[in-house]
Amino acid sequence: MAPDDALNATFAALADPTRRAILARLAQGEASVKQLAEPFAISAPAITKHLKVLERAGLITRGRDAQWRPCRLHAGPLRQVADWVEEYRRFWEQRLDRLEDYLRELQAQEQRHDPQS
Amino acid sequence: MAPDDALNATFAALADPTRRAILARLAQGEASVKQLAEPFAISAPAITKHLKVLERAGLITRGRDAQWRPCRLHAGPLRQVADWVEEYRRFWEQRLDRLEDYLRELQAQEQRHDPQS
DNA sequence: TGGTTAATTAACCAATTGGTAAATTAAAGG
DNA sequence: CCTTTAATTTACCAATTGGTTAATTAACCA
Repeated sequence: MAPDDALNATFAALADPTRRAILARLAQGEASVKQLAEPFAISAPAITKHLKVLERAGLITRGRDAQWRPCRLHAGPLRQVADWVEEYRRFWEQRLDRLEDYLRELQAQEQRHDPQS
Repeated sequence: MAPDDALNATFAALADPTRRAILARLAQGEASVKQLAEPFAISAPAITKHLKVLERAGLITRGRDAQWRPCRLHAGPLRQVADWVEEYRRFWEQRLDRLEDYLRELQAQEQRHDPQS
């Protein structure tokens, strides 16, 4: 998979709250499809579809144990997401810096207008 | 916007390579719709739609300058993405640790089988 | 005023998505 | 062997997505 396609698939997989919840559950450890479905008000086939999306994005791997098909978290693709988003960190931090500057300036002005407070 | 919905919208917006390229371009500075469209082989209305997706996700803001509607990057929502993905860092780092362990083990075995190399 | 440029809106289309219910596969276990 | 349990496949549906072309809005400019 081209690195761009991998990011497309990973971001698309993460855009659904059910799938993010599934990943959060798998962070606690391996789970069967039924166990993963339990917290949600949706059918088993719907969960199967979500798992396929996660699997194609490489975010989970699947095993076999009798009639169960346990899922395991595979966080590898999230490293590219972290790398991608890191490129933009300076932009949101810069914004916070400017907010801090603004608040400091505001406070300084209040000091000048109301020296005894 | 509920925090969950914000993450949904942000991840969905980032799942398209055209939109990620637009953000990368805006990281260089403000740009008009025409300037943003220039690198792509798609129509102006298609760009307008992408910009609406980015705007609803809060990833860009838009101004007015005569007949131009300049776009600016607003990286704020990416902070939540960074925070979310950070929760999983230990999983992919653990994986690398295990790979390192495996490689060390492999090298140790080679040492035992072929001591003079 | 009339023409050009920038951008959006409207209407449409094909493909994808997230869901369902019903049928099927596969293994466990009395 | 038959039933139950786990999960998937199939077929379907409505809504969304990413794109198009044509028409419209809005501002500049000669």
